[in-house]
Amino acid sequence: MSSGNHRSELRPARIASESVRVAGNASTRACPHNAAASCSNCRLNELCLPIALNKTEIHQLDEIVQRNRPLKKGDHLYRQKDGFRSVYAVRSGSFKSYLLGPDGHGRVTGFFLPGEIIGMDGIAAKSYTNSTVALEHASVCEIPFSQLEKLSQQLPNLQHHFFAIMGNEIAKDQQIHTLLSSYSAQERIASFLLSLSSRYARVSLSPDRFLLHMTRGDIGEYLGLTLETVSRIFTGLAKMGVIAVKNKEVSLLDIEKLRALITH
Amino acid sequence: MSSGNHRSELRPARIASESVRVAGNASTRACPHNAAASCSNCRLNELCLPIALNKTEIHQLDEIVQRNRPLKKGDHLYRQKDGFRSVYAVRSGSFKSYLLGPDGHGRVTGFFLPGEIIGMDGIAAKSYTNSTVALEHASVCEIPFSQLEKLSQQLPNLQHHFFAIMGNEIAKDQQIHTLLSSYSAQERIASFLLSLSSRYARVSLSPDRFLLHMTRGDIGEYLGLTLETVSRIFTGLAKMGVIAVKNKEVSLLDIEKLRALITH
DNA sequence: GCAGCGGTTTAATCTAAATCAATTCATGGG
DNA sequence: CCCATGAATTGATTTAGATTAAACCGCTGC
Repeated sequence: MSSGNHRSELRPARIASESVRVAGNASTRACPHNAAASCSNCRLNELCLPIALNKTEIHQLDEIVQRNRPLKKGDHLYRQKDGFRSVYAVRSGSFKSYLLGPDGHGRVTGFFLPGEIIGMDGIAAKSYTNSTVALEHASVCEIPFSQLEKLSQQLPNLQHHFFAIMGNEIAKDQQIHTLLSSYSAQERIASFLLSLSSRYARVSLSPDRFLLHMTRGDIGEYLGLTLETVSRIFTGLAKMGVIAVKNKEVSLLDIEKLRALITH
Repeated sequence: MSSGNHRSELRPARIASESVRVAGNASTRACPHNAAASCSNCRLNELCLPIALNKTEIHQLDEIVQRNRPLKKGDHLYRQKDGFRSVYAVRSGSFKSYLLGPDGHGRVTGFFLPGEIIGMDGIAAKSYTNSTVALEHASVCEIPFSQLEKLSQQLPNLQHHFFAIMGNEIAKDQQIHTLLSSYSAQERIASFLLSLSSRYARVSLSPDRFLLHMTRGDIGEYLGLTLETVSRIFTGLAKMGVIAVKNKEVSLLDIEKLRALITH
């Protein structure tokens, strides 16, 4: 497996860069040293757990959140069968979740961007059902689940919001079920790109120009296609003029046309 | 917020002819529908919501559960875009959830058997993302979600258990993601039959002989196959001697061999 | 600077399952 | 009881995407 090992500091991506914003943010804010050491001044707080919480409540959440765990590309957040203890909020960078089949052939079950919650698959079985690995330099907030439960007992808003987050995950998984059971290869790729686009938009990153930190093979496993097909569809869409691809960087040149490709 | 059409209390599917007496004609068989007036003596209480609750707590849950809502085959529990108000526990019978694509081509997103919870996809958006219809005579317990939330505030066990139920749904959806993205047609059918088998076993029904209340087309939509392929695989498995199929009835003749077909 | 190696692209075949087509079967209403 | 209609089976053909193969980038580490 690609256990990343040390490599030289990965320069922040020029496109859709996290670090730039976070740094800028911190320097312009009152809180001097620990940039966003609290949920209150985290730029993701409008879409992460703190949403719908008031100042006092956010403070209580702050107490249980273990912040800023940095991961290098290839570092695992957890592995399949590890005991479930926490869910994680992505602060920066991106992750993929995957399973290893007995045949060694991996299967990607999800990608995670900043502001998204990882690890809810482990709640029921009390151990994670998949492994999750950083696709680039990344950091997370760890939220010990038992404490989240305790706090949810005290804060109805938090309980409500976490139910909503899980419900959203369920609804999203059903959309993917539909995609996998009835979309063509081109429709799958188009949907995938549009999904990334709106998720980047959600965290105020460019929705029409971003890096694919995962490989073509990862995308293929996620969408039920081979890496060759993914590559072919990319070049096909590029020839149609709806996207441009340069290595890991994608530009969505005509989002409307991209949407129109999904007849479903 | 679905556009302001008056909350159509679940109405019978228009395909179904006018409601012929609600209670009457099921009396030919011993009818499970009104067996238990309380969660305490419901035969499903070990796998439904009451699990992990004590007597007093179950009593409190009883107070909010609206029991014994009977549905005929083809009746809808709710429809896509209906305002979300409740989740439902299946008491008897079975259901399918589905979406209608713009092309009219339906897509089945799930099947539900007794003891299973329906409707969690609506929690986040506050409206259901799919429609759910009874596949046979069936009954459910309706659990108004706002009251479930309130009660979860008072009963940590209930909160914990509902988190677990949702987490389980997420984990199951990921398994299906894997199935759809990497299993062959035969492997999908084998998995599907084994899944039904263990879910029937869970509620003490025969795990090796049961009825498929859904059509071959439903199964196909759910598994990302055409109905012809579903039919062909059924006859193929029958010729191999691992199952026997007679119309809607399936017998699993060799569960081990069936498992072995799933090399993944 | 160069070698080595993932990762990617492109092209030529192959194949599993879709599509098209025709019967047969089952069920429920009149 | 029979007919109509939807569901299921079976077969012939087509096709989207897999597989196989080979060459090509673009890193990164030496």
